[in-house]
Amino acid sequence: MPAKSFWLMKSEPDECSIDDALAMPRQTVPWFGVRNYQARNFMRDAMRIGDGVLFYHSGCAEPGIAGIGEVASTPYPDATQFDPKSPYHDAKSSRESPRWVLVDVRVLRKTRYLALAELRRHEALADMAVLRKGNRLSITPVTPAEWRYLGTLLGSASR
DNA sequence: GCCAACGTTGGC
DNA sequence: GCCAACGTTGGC
Repeated sequence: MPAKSFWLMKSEPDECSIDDALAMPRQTVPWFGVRNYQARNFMRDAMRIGDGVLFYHSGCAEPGIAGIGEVASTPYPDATQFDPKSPYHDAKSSRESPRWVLVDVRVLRKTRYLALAELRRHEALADMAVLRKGNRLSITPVTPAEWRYLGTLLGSASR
């Protein structure tokens, strides 16, 4: 069995907050709406069930890490791409050959809110992909060292 | 609302 | 294959 990987996944709380995710059956949400190939490829090619996930709130007054979860499914097509009424509709995609896939993410627990501004103050996290200038990727890899360090910051086991 | 960063599109 | 124009992301 390959080693577990770790990911930071951005969600706009207006669309799906950590509380919204916790309110879902089995605290699990399909990570719909990703329309960037690099982020899609992480879900399609690199993620494995059980990988660690930092649930991150973006596009809001105070962005930051809101909880910890895990990858809970293998990749499958994002249904919103086929829905003409969805903002994520993609007319160039087809059911025969879907362009966009997603994974399910299961929230394990809400953490204390670790704001982006605080993340930036930790030297140990200086190389985190999400902190890089101009970063726009909605899914970024987290190194095991960063994951462990964040585990101590968030006051929990960092399994 | 501003704007830097950067991905995508399409003409050539 | 290049690259300018354009659109989007997302922090501030």
